[in-house]
Amino acid sequence: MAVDRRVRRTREAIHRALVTLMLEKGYDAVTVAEIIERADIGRSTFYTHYTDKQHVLYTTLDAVADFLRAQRDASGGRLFGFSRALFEHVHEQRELLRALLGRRGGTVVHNRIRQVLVDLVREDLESRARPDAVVPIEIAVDSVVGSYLALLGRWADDREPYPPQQMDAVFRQLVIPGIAASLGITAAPDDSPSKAPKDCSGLPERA
Amino acid sequence: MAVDRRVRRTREAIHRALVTLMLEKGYDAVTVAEIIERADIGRSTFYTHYTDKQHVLYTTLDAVADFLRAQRDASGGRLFGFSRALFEHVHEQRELLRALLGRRGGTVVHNRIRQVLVDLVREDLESRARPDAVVPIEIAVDSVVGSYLALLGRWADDREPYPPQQMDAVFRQLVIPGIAASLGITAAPDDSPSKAPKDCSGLPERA
DNA sequence: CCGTTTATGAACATAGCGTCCAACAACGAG
DNA sequence: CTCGTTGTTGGACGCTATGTTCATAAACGG
Repeated sequence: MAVDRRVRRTREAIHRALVTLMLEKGYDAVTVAEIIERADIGRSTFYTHYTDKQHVLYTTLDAVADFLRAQRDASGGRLFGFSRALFEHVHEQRELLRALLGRRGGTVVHNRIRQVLVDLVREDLESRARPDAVVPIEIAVDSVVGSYLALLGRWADDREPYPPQQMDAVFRQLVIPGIAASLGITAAPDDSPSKAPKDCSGLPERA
Repeated sequence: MAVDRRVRRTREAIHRALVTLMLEKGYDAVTVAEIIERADIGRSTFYTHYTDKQHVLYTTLDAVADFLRAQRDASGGRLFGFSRALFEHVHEQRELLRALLGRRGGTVVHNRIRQVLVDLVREDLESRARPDAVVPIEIAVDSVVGSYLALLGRWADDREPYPPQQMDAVFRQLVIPGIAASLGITAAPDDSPSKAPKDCSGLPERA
């Protein structure tokens, strides 16, 4: 038997309220009172479902994390296989992910997302790095994720954003040479084992 | 005539209180009441000097920003000339900068520092990028700063950190190849116009 | 239809913020 | 040293937000 319809309705409403409010004022500035008002529910109702504003957020983020793991597993071992999928996902669910990844996100949000990405990237790199690598993997991972999050954040806030596969290409172009040089990995920026014949060279002309 | 001694004493105390508290609990968790208690001053005294917890923070950050600009100007045009100086500065003023750059920093802190670095890096890259660069400068800047901040943050929190020049070398190793490929810049990772004969190849063996 | 689960709203206790003010103390210029 | 100026103090106040509690009413679904 599925969850009580009232429960679903309530949680959905709270979830939506937080996301839209985050888009308007940023996570930190959102108050529980506002969430309640926007979701049009009673105060006590909120606290029977969640302990916190943060609790609501984490629930939302867990869903995103699951999605990313699934993408990683479905990307057939390509280096940074999550990347393009994530750019595309942001493109589709722009509203939600702009709230999470953009500048209005807040420390809690970013740290959590960072952690998810760090795990993904570490597994990616561990399986490829040469034993005589010049740079410790942990450090390389931080660098990659830092760069990725910066690109994603800017892109999420961008009003006339590049198409996802172009952002993915830019990311690879910027990051993979350094990783290759530092970890002794051979993969080229346009590394693509199975599909993607040539179109992923869709790099921008200029700014 | 200099500032009234009482004023100096008070501001100093507040400043120190915030930094030590940030190290203990992180910026977000610090309350004005705690600052007051730690600084051992009256509540109203705090508000005659600062409007906010954030106001105190910004004052501190402005000092750091000034330092970075000075370093940039003194680094004689080397690509990412601020980098080594900043790593070294963090090394010396570890306490202060760990509070600012480490994971306990908080969004406000990181955004402000990010802005400073973005300005520095943009100037660095603008003067070098080829007109036919494959990636827009703004995007490259974000990527570099994202990577740099990630390294700096991890390093600031690290208990047995690498020496500064080694971190600087790692950063260059990781970032410069991608930048070179994307912007058509010629500089090698160990780019060094004047000094630094060969010792900057001080890269780590392994993790 | 009826027992069970949710939703509700109002009341309450608590914490932090920022302001105000009148009394007091420290400063430093002359 | 004196005195006008400036800074400090602490406590009271109003406000916003948080999280809890409870009795009542409504919605659920088997």
